Amino acid sequence: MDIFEKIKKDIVKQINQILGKKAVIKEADLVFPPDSKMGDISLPCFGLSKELKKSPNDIAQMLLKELSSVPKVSSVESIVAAGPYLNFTLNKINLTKKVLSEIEKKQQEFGKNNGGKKKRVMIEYSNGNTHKEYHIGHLRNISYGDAVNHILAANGFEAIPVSYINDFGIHVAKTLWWLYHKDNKTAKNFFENLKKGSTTPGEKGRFLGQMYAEATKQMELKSQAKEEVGLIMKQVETRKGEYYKLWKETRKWSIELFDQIYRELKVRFRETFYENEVIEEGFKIVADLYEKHILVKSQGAVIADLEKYNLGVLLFLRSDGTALYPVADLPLAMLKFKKYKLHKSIYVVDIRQGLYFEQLSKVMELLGYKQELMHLGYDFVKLPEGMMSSRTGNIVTYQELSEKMLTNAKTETRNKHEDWTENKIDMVAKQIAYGAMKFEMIKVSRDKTITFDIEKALRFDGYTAAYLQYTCARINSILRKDDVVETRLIASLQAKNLAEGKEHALIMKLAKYSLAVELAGQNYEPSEIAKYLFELAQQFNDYYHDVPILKAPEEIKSARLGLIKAVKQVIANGLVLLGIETIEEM
RNA sequence: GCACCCGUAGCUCAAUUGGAUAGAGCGUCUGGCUUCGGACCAGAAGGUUGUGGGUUCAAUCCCUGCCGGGUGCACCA
Repeated sequence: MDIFEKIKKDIVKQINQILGKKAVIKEADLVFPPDSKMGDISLPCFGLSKELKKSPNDIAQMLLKELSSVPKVSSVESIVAAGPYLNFTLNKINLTKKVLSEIEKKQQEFGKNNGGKKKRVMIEYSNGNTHKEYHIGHLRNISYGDAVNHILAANGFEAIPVSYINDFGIHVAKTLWWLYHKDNKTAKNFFENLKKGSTTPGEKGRFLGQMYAEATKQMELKSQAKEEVGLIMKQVETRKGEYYKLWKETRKWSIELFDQIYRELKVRFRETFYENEVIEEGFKIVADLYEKHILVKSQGAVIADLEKYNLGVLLFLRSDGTALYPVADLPLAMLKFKKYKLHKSIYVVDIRQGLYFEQLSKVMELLGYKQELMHLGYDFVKLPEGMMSSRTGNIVTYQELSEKMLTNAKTETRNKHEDWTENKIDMVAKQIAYGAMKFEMIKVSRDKTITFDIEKALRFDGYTAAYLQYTCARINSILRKDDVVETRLIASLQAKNLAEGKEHALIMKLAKYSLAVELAGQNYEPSEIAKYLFELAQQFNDYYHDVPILKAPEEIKSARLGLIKAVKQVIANGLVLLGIETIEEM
């Protein structure tokens, strides 16, 4: 229940009494004016115009007149008619009391709601491919997915974050093929060094990524490559032979790299599924469905014919009998429902796979599954030079970005704090760097392509995570300098001292936080939170420059300290939803 | 060819889901630390919202015709 709900109810009730039977308004008809000078809550009167057969302006005037003759709603201070709008200004002291006391009471719980009714929802994201590079496209996936996971939880769902790792597809065979290829000198050297034991997990994972990129290039040059890769794929699928052994070893390298990335980004999954663990079951299901004629043979391949649903055809097996990825996705989808009794199963995957998920979803439906399988698509990440492509080498890897970010954050931090230890600089720089990386991926709405400009991403001013973190650090700094803060009355009891225009605007903004959480949840849109936090921080910084806090008279100072503490709490709450850490000092 | 997405300030993005004067960041120009942290703040310049029509009291948003860009559609994941 948000702070405005009761106020809106009271206003609606009173207006409906005046309107009598002629017309009705709903709470949803009340909006927030674009400028706080106009008022706090507003009723546009256009909708009433038809029923009452009067101009919106006249209706606003009429309502204003009627309202002034009845007892005021206690939370409303004044009402004005501005053209076709009826604008309510809320009682500042009451609102301040209500908002601040709720933040003080709920703290990190402030802004959450129970809308999801504890329904169990699984959300799958960060689907890495072993034997391939982890690039900034994956970073968008994991940042977005993790934020949605937190946001769903804040909206009262039981969100279960899981990850699915493709460790068994044809891309694996390609990499393995090139690793042991006689022309591959880089790999030979790498294996030599490996024996000496000085290679880190990160290096191993990255090496595989490079090998995959080379493999796709080499395949075009070597005439027998396709056949050879096919044979390797078979060997791996039957789990025998030297390539199977190589697969087992190298798979570990990639997974260790993923774990390292998840640790850095502080992303935790309830469970990780692997393609190789569900594929056997998948083959059985495919055979079964083939017998039941749900799947059929066409041009040598095994497919689901979905033409009559306008969804084309979905390939399960290639002509040579090897698996395409629905073979693993189907049993996994079933396993999820069975094991976790889900209300809904969400997949955070690039928007380009929209058709594939519609097909998969249709097949599940044909098999009798009624629960929703939801594809949560987001648009891709490209570079200013154009699309990312491992073939042309036009790619920014996760590693490359995070290293540059860290270096940059360290330099900046060191410049500002010459007295800090290397340890402390390192810790703070990490919080800044990882926060910045996530924020860059989340601040744009999900249906927009991100044109990722690394030079711009490396800056820490403007609409960035650092701006939000800096705002918190600054508030902290003030709170630290106030030595008697513990003994002060809580701010909500001093509401009368927070009557400045900018203070009221800040209070209004704080009150709207829960609305941002709701909206972000409904639309699966973390950028709503990012946008809200930035606006709040902007408003605070403006206030901060305008109004003295520590130098204000004792009572006012006390109240203002309470206010900025609340601002800090709300920014921190929002950052948690985005998976970004707050920083005490930076 | 069929289907979906996008087009807003020089660049990157917003716009309370159809509402009040289309707003931010970056960049450019100007100003602000002997004053709570300058990773900050204030101000200025910058717009025929790709384009023609339609629906509506009201359109950046809905419908439609063009133009431009992107993506998906059978053995890639």
